[in-house]
Amino acid sequence: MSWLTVKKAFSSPIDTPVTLKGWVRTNRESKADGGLCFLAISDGTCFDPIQCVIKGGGASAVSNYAEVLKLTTGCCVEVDGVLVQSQGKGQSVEVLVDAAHASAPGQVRIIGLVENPDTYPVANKRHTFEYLREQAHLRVRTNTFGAVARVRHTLSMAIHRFFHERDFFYVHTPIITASDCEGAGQMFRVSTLDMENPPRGEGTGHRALGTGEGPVAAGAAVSSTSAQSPVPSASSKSTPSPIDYAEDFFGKQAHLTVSGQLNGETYACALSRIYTFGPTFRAENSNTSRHLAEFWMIEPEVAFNDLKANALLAEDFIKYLINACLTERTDDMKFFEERIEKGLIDRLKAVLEKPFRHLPYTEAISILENALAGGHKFEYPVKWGIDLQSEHERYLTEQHFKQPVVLMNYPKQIKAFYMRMNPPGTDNAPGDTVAAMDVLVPAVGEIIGGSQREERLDVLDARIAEMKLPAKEYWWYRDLRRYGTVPHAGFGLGFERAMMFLTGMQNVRDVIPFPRTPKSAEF
RNA sequence: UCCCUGAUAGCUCAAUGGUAGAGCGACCGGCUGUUAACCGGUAGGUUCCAGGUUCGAGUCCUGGUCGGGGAGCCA
Repeated sequence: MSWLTVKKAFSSPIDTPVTLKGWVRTNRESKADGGLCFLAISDGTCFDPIQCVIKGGGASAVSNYAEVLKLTTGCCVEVDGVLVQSQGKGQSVEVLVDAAHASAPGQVRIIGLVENPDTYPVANKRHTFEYLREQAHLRVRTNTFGAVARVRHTLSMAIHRFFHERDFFYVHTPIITASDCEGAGQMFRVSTLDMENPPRGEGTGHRALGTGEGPVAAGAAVSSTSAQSPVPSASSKSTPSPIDYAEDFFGKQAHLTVSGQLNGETYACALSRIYTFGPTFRAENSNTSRHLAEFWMIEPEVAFNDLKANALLAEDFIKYLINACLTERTDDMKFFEERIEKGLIDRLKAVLEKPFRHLPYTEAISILENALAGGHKFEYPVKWGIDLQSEHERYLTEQHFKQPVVLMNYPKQIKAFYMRMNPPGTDNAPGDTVAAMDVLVPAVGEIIGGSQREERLDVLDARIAEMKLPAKEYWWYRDLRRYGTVPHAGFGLGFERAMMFLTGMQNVRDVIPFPRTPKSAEF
């Protein structure tokens, strides 16, 4: 008898002798036929467990039938049997485990018992997601988290396939960066220095602490903040002398990456089409259902693309991912539809049907102002030049358009230095705009942020100066504009946000195996 | 970080300042080709932590810790 996965067993012909290996989901006993035991077994290869019907009477009885009756949810077993048409309702095929079967004598080998069924954390009953987060090592044995894990895999594969099919190259951008210029928020320090007794002195690797600590303007923080130390500087009271980072592993300060974009741009400026797909780290004290300290991000970058092409790529991408999930994981998606979000599948199919709505920021402001005039209440003011609040984005994508919206051409003062300056008068905006875009989707909000990059050296330099960024740090980024510069564009897709969008799961901590959030890094 | 809210049985939740309860799960038994089963029974508690008020605190007060929702930041 050959070992088959449950998935494989479901697609094998009747009468196939099989060996199955997995974990018990449920165990039911019946007195019929001299004694029967229904063991539902899952090995995680597909949504449904397979039902094993174990004989307990006469010559057909498996030798350890008494022990089999005591198996509880979570026990690990191997079962020999034969695939048969089910006599019961609820499943079409099942595994008959009959010790007296001529060609496939049945047997149950007990591999691992659950030592105390009363305290088994994922007993066969309804659990809250909050509780299961505390049992992250076992929650993947549940329907929901098994489905999440399989969809997560499918989505990962689809992402690589999408880009590979379009001649993109997958680039491994660094996880550790000693670059101060990634500028996407607070970073985790990477250091081998003795934190309790660091070397001190005026080393060459020292960077003045506190530069730009308080961003000039709140709105500018998003784009202009250089790498800030999340570790409080010891500068407040009795500072002996600054820490000498020249002594540190890299000879200067280093952090975990907050974005692979700048590195990605260098490869796009040689390979034309590239993407990154890797972990990203933000040391921000964000406590929401949409933020993680460690998350995965996909960042394509394309030479010769403008903002419009960028937006179309993002749209193709999202639609491709929806198709992949719907066609490759019908079992799990059906579960999400039935138990997590009613209407999920229709919602996703609706996204496929029409082009995304492209909307200049300036026009979005008008729509929001009209809504205000029409009596709609917003907590935060609406005015050209402000960054849109969650409630504004939600109004646009959930109420006004009821579909994904690509917002474009934002005021330059609320966006990053590397975004391309638009010609004056673009969209009849009352101020300068840059070629930025955000893709907003119902329920999740911002799922993609991207832009056309500034390829003109003089304009880029002016922006760096204007935002008081350390120009020296950007020497290699500037080189791209000095040696064969090219218009290019790209975006970042938050992988976990895509997961939420595709599964209907409402908390980002439930779509990643082991979530890292402030005050939480168990497992 | 801010606002709101919560922490009691393995889980989800009750309990006027006065003997700690239910449902689910677990266990035992009955019934059944069972499958969100059903019927009967049993066990299961340092009420998050540290102080305080009180004759008496799960309950009131102070301070923590952690969870959840929302906001900001962003993906």
